[in-house]
Amino acid sequence: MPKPVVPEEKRRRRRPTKSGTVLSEQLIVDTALRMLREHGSAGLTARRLGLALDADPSTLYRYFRGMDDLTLAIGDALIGQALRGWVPTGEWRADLRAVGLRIHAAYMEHPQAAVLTASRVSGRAHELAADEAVLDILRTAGFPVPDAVRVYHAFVDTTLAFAALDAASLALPSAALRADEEMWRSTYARLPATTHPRIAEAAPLLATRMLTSAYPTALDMLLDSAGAQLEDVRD
Amino acid sequence: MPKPVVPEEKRRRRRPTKSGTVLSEQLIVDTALRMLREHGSAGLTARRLGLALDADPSTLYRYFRGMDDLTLAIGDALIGQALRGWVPTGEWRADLRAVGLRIHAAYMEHPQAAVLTASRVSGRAHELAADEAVLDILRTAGFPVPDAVRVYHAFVDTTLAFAALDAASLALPSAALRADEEMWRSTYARLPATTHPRIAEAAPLLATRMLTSAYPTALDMLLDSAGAQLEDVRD
DNA sequence: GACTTAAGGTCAATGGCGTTGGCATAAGGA
DNA sequence: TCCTTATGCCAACGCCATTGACCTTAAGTC
Repeated sequence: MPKPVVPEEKRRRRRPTKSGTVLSEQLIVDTALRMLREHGSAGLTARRLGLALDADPSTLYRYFRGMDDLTLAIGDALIGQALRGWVPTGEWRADLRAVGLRIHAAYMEHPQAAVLTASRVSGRAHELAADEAVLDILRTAGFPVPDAVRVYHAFVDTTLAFAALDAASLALPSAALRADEEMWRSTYARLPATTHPRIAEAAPLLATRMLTSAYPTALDMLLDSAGAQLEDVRD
Repeated sequence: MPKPVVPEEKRRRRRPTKSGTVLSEQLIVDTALRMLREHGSAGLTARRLGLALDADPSTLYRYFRGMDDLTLAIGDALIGQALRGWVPTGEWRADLRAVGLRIHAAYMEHPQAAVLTASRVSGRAHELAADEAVLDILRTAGFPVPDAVRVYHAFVDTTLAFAALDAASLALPSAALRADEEMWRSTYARLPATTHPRIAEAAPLLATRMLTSAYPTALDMLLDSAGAQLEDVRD
């Protein structure tokens, strides 16, 4: 039987650790985010987190059921950060685009955290709020429920998928990242036209474009298609 | 100084292990794939792999520089499998769709392996062949080079991103997977309409749809947009 | 202010992990 | 048949997450 975790809002006794710091879910998540940035996506360990908090590693289990539970909390914090201060304009396409880019950008600011959380469903408050907002944009725009759900699904998963993919690149050890970038200038740019004619003719464009995220392009294409569907619905 | 790894083609002495099995790169990769399927994406460990091969874990370092090197070899095996036997029909949209679905499907057949390798760039033969094929489809369809590169970028990264995302879900420890799936039937389906009206009205549809991959939908929307662009070019 | 209670700390231990250096032995060329 | 060395094994190092037992002290009650 694992020890019960007291929910954050029920906590009363905030006993300081040996060294005087007072713990909280918020402080732990923030510290974890900082550690992920500093030590990489594999650098978040209970031992190191305890060290950074001046607390015993086992103390974390008073706040989270385990490292996985902590991971979900980190992900929800990222989503909350993404939409903090956002207000819809009422123009569905611009709003959807802004939400997507905001979420993607928030993950890019914490790529090491994004790698761990982008594919998880936490069901926590910020995640629910984001989903509600996206569905509301689509329904208000005039999409019937089934179409709204379909576009919502494609939109959300495209955004999260690109967040995970782009984060994985950014989170690579810098040596590996440079090696990947060099790939387009070395391997791809030097392929002979006899064996790989299409890559050869596109090499210069590839070398510049492949270093950036395809998410804005993919998002716009998705919104193009959604817009066309909305036209059909309105007829 | 790490011990040197003898390349596979230079191996001559195939000394059997204590129990008589004769090792090879191929055998190790195949065994690793089987272990990933059986024990999950976190279940591939040097110790277990050694156990499955009836060899000491340290023996693996005679074949790969480390576990990371082994995962790259596994990824290469996956890519080879994805394109084996594919032939284009000449109809650009159908061909692009087929390539995307094939790559996605290959990763889905080995989700635990995919999650380890989907976001790695190899620059190896099979990857180059796939890129050449996609560019060829687009150019032959009539896309000018810059447009072809843009659509190629969105197409390839969308496919890889969804492969990584969907594999990550499929590869979750079964307990976490069930928890994520249950989320749509429990948390989301029970949200009161007062606080989350849009989720509430969509809950039944969400509960069924969110358990499937959005990739086919997203892919079709991307191809819709590409098709519209092609119309513009032709005018 | 003193008493009680249990939340929230600490400590020590368990059984995993990747990786390495030293050593032994048999494969295969001479 | 003999030698060399590739390729296997072993033992050990320092990580890791997690748990159960224990202790301390903040908060609530009177």
